[in-house]
Amino acid sequence: MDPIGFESHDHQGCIADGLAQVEAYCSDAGLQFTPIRRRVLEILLQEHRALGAYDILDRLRAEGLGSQPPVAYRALDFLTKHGFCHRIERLNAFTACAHPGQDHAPAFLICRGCDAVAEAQGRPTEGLLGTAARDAGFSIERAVIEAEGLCPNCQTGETR
Amino acid sequence: MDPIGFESHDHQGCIADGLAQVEAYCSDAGLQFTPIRRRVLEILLQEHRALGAYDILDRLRAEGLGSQPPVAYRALDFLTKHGFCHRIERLNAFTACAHPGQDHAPAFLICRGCDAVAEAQGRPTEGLLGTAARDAGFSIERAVIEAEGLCPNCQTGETR
DNA sequence: TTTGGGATGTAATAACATATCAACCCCAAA
DNA sequence: TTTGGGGTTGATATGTTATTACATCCCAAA
Repeated sequence: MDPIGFESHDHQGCIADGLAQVEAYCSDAGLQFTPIRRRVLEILLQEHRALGAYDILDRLRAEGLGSQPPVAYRALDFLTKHGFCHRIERLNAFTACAHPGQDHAPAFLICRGCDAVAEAQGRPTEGLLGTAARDAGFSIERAVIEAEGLCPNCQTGETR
Repeated sequence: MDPIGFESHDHQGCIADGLAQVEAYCSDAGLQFTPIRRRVLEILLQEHRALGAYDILDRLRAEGLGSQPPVAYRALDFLTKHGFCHRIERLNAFTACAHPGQDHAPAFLICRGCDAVAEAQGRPTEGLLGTAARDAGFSIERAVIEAEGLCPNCQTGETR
């Protein structure tokens, strides 16, 4: 699985790997990787793009796995809290983590053409932001870094 | 007015200056700086922190300047579009611009203690994010950069 | 067997945002 | 002077995202 996610790849394998990694992690950490949580992660891995909570809820509902918003939000909270998926603030949506189990500070490249989301590494305390924060005496605890633009595929044949 | 906004400062002057700058800009550019738009900007400048659209709407309503959501959202759209205020994605809220009229790529430092927001300069195409984007063939058009943490005032006597 | 924590079921509501159409004002072209 | 268009505002309704609150279930430890 490539860290930058716009290339074509073995998607079935990528889904299976992602699930297996999280399963192993939960098993080690004594976390309950329940059917709902598993299915939500699987949906996110399958789509390989950011989905809204209600998109996910619609699918769960169709499968009889839950029909009310808290069902989706609880699963997403669990996945987010443990780093198995990330919330994309700009989109009010969620995407599967490309590096589950690793402690990391993600940054995102969001394609406005196809809604694909690639995950890159952030380093909030480096660079201009870190310098500005230090100058101001501000201590950064978390950073949202989300770039919007066009992925390679959508740049060719750009119409908008 | 300091670019990093946690220091105490001449707040009355900062409000007056902000309004005057935007007034002049609109006058030059042939934009209508109407009473509602002016008042919304003034509210944001007064608060010096991010406010939700409904917070602003409540105040407009109390003053008889409009009572329905579109009134607030239209004014905020106008201010945002012309760079007089910024939307903070992480908070679904808005804050007055610290550098109105200048073309800039803002980054924000958001204090979770007092909700103050300071504006720093972003450079999305530099640093790690830019490198990752170039490597992936991704063209960045806009970047959301929002750091959360504690401002100097809230670090002393931190309770949470 | 009871008790307590974590997970889920369900209803209701809060919070954030937009679509649509009518009314109004100003100004400039006919 | 009238007419028409652009831009702004008024108002109703609705769409979308997220949370609160409380009931229930299951399982394992005491």
